[in-house]
Order: sequence, then C-alpha cells, then structure tokens
Amino acid sequence: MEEFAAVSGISRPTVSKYFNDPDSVRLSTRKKIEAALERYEYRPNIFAVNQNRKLTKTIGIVVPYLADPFFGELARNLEFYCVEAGFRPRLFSSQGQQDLENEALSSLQALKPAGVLLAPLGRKSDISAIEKFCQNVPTVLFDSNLPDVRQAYIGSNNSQFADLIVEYLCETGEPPCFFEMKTPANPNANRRRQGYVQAMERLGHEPCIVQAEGEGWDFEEISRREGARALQAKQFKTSTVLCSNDRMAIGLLTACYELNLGAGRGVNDDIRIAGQDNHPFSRYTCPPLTTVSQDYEAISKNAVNLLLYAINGGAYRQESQLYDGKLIIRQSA
Amino acid sequence: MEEFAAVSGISRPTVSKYFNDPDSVRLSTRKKIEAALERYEYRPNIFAVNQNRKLTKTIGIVVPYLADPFFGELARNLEFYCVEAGFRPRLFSSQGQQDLENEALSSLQALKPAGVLLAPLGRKSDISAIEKFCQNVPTVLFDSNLPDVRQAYIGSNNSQFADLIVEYLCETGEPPCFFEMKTPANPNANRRRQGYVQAMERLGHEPCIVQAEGEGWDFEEISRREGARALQAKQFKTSTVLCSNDRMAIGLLTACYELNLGAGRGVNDDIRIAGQDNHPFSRYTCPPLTTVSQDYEAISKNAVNLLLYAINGGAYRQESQLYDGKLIIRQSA
DNA sequence: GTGAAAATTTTGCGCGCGTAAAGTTTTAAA
DNA sequence: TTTAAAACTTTACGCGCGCAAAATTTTCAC
Repeated sequence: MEEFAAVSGISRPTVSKYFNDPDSVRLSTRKKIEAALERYEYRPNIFAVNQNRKLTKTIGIVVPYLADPFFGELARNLEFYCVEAGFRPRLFSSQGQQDLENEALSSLQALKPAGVLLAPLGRKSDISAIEKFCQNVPTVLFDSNLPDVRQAYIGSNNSQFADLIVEYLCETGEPPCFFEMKTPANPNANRRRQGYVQAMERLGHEPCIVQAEGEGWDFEEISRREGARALQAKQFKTSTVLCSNDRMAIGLLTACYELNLGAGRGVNDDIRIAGQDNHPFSRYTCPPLTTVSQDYEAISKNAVNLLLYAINGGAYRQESQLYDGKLIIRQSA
Repeated sequence: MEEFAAVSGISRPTVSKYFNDPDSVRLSTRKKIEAALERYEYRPNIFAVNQNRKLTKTIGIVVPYLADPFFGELARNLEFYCVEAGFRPRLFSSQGQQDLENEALSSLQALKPAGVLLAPLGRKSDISAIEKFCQNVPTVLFDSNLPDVRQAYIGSNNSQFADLIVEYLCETGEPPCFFEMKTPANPNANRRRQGYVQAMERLGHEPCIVQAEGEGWDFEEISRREGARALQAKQFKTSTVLCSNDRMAIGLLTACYELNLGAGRGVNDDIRIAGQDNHPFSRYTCPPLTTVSQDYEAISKNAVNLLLYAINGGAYRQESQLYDGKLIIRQSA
C-alpha cells in the first residue's frame, strides 16, 4: 500500500481511507487512485486489514456437514444475505467431527469476525468451547439448538412439522409409523418424534416408532439397510411411513424399490413414504417426495438479520425464533 | 503470545518455536509450555502467523459450486489428504459466479497458501486472472481443465467414460442416445459427447444427440423439464439414454416417472437411463443409476500429491493425469 | 484577500506474530 | 573439570495494514 500510494501520488493513510469508503476522499483524489488502480492492480490484503480493524466485515458460517446438500443450500442462502448486507461470509464445515468444529471456531476467532452463524454438530459438540466462543463473538445458532448454551437460535418449529404431516397422512390414508435414527445427531429429531407421538395421540391413533441403528452422516445408506430390515420384519404396523428427515426417506424409497414394493399414493401402491425438510433432492426422487418444507428463506434471512442486530449492539441472547413448515404434497404420500 | 510466554516462564520466541515444532525445544521447556497451555488455553492466531511465514501450511481448495454434492464429496476427500499431509485446507466455493471465483483467488493470495487446488468454473472463468494467479501460487487444476492456462491438471479420462458405457449399453440392449446441456459449463461435457460419438461410430451405430436448453447449476430441473419435452417429442431415437452426467440422469428419471414411463433394465421397462460421475446420490435413485464412476480416490489423492510435489519445488506445470472411470452397473440400465 | 472548514499528509503506534543475529545458559561429551 | 555444542533469551526488525492526533494544504464562501 505504501508503494501503491507513492505511484498514485497520494499518502498511504488516504489510500487506506479510500479502500474503506471510496466516497470519503475528495473526488480528485479518488480519480487519481482509481487511475493508478487500473495500471497497477493493487488490492489490500484482507487478512492484514482484519487484523487491525476493530469491527470486521466478515461473517463466519459454520455448518456440520457440507456434503449434505441441505446444508449446502442453507449455506448458499446465508451467504447471499450476508453479501447483501455488505459483509463477507466465510464458510466452514465441521465434517461431523468435534475437533473440526472447534478448529473452525478457533480459526474464526483469529479472523475477528463481526459475527458468526453456527449450525452446531449437536450431540457431538463441545458445549463449553461453544459457550466460551459465544461470549467473545456475536453468534446466532441455526438449524440445531444447543439448549445448554442459551444462545440466540433460529430454526424450525419441529413439533409443528410432525403435527402438520401426521394430520395430512391420517386424513388421506392409514396413520403413519415413524422412522428415525436410534441415536440422532441433534435435538431436532427428538422434537420431531415427540411431535409425531402427540399428533398421533391427539388423533386417536397408537404411535409406532421404528429406529435405525447406525452412526455417522451416511443417512441414506443406513436408512436403506435398516429400512429394508424393518420392512421385511414387518415392523411398520401400517402402510404409511413418516421419516424423521428427507435423507432417510430417500434411503427408504430405495429399500422399497429393491424389495419390489411400490411407493406412492396411487391405489396400486404398497406403501406411502413422507419425509421432512424439503431437501434439494426430494423433488427428484421417484416418486417425488411428500414432505414438510423448512422455510429456508425465513430461516436464513432472519438468522442474518438477528446477527446484524447483535453486531450493532442489540441485546439478542434471549431471542429465538421458530418457523413453521409448509406441507409439500408430491407423489410419495 | 507475549503474555502467555510470561506466565509460562519462557521467552516469546521460544514459545513461537514450540508452536512451529514442539520437538524443537528442550523437553523441560516443552513441559513447561504444555502445563501453562492447560491452564491458559492460548492458541496462536493463524492469520498473523501466516502473514509472516515464508512458507505457509495452508492449502486452498476452490470448487465451482458447493451445493452440488459431487463437489462436496470431492472437497471432503481433498481436505482429508491435505490434513494427512500436515496441511490446513481452506475451502472456497465460486457458487457459479466469476466474481466469486476471482474473489476466492484474491483471498487466497492474501493467505499466502503453500498451494491451491482449483476446480475452475470453466466457460465462466476469468482466464487471465487464473493465469496470473498460477504464476504466483503453485496450483493444480482438477475436475475441469483450462487448456489455455496450460497448468497441471488432474481429472478423469472423459472420452473413456463414454466409450466404456456406450459399449456396455450396446451389448445389453439398444444403442444409447446422448442427453446433455446445450451450453455446458466446462470442457468435460464436450469430451464426453465426442467420446460418445466416436464409440457409436466404432460400433457401427448412428449417434443421436439431444440437447437441453437452460443456464445455471440447476441441472436436475433443467433435465427434468427438457427431458420431458424431448421424450414427448420422441427425440430419443432409441429406448436408451446416456446422460452427460448423473444429475441430468436424475432429472430425466423424474421426467420418466411423471410421464409414467418405466425406467430400468427390466423386460417390462420402457427406457434405460445411464449417467456419468457416480454422484453420491446415484446409488439411491429409483431405479438406482447405472453410471461410470469417477475415481474420486485417485483424483483427490493424486491432485494433493502433485501439489505437494510442486510445493517442494518440483517442475509440475506440464504434469497432467487422467484417470479411467469404472462401470457401475445398477438397475437403471 | 481573508478565514474557517474540509480534506489531506505526516507522524507514530499498534495488531499478533515470524525470524535473524547476538549474547547467555544448559547439556553432554571429552 | 573443561569445553564445545545445543538450547535458550534478548534485541530488533518486519509483515500489511488500521487508526488517531497533529500539522499542513486545499477549498469555498464571504
């Protein structure tokens, strides 16, 4: 910057000011800088900038597993709203591992971000590390809440999800069984199960829960394998299955195909399958998946908004918003 | 670090040395530092570290579109091999936009990475920007080559892909038509088309190519819409369709479902559909997708290895490796 | 032409570290 | 015990920039 300022015929601090806000310098100066800029292609080093700035324009986004298109989509939305607000998003993925989640937070601390949007691993998260982090950096949790941390949270109203789709399924056919992971990664799954049970009881049906053994993020495979086992063992007491999430539903659809069971809501079909989330791929399964859509727009928009509020000094720790899902009726149920 | 060195009873440069290589200090010193570390939780600021180091331990990974699970999976593999080699990977996504690709490269320059693994946007890439970048930073291209840049490249032998699956499809049924985007994002698509044409001619069949109109990364939707149109207009001259990639195949499967066409290789099925890539979801489509698998392992492993070779001063610019695909036979064809 | 406000420059310090050179202490071998 | 090597500390400077205060210049209205 020193050298660039010299060839521009301007002092370094003025050039620095220009890069902070081009309108903050005299027009003639600005033109001199921009003329030099065309000839010399100088750009400030963003990390050196951040090191000194009190308030950075960086927002960190941390998701638990980026190879899951659900988080890819969510991250894309969040990035969009961050850019729109004039911030630079920086994306991290925990890849399902606690040490990587901690490392992401540690990297972020070093970046001095204005704020952080964190979708924690859940059960695998290092609660105390996250707690400490939140004390230093304005943080909004999303997707998965960490009740112990008592931090601002934006997410879905998971009990409403199950309520909504159980009601639909009961109205249009046999009441659904519930298919989930035995040891789910985050508390959403628990709330969905509870929502299912309550909705079933409210409608006068007996709940039927089937749980899949397995660890990790390979939901489709676990669900395909365990789903096939459950189907063969006739563990689903009705011909309708509500899955805890779309990825499990996708795996179960595959299991049905392989067992020669027709999935769908047609009169000739053997089993109805529904999911939850409106995963990017749920539109393209065969049959297309009936599901409850998360309000991606509202969640990402309001997560960013709440974070901006926090960045500007608002009292945000107690804030928490849950958004209702919308029923997406497709052919699978 | 100053303060932490003080409470450790050690000088700052020694502490710095410790963090660079814990074995480079005397054992008694090391224990003193590690004892203090347990009580005070100090960690060096990675960005400040990078600013001064001549050789950083950071490797940049840039992919064109992270919401595509194909790249999510590839990135996950690359990250793994980077970590294994003792480097810290940092992931960027261009989200299909040229300005974001340039910004990622600019951010990376500021990070002084030891090297960069770049999957360029392709047609949308800013060639001159990438050329300049490659002159300053050891860079290995992957997934999609940029012939003009004449840079080291690790990828798949795309003409072999088509050759392999065309032969299989011809042996087991009607010769395939080819379904692709009209304006594909990268040169792989062209090579796949050429491979298809050559294989067809070699086997004495007339090629039949159907192209889908549409821009962007929403391949499934484009393929579903345009695929349905082509099916209704009977543009596929045989009952077998080879798609340029798995995501298009997934969209086409959905189109078939919606048109009540049975997809698969069963005797009662109407149409056989195959893809290319072995996309993470291709296992779970209904029917599961027959495809040619990219050698994810070999590509990511060797891309990292070549980059490490370059980082250590090897002459790598001319290096270029293409890996053969493997036929994955499932139920769709 | 005068004066005050606005813009800019100068000066100086700081961020959180790496690193090189010179001086000091510790260690291990002779 | 002596001695040299190894490890360590001290000192000093640098990375690429932000930022604040004081000094200077420019601008503009009167």
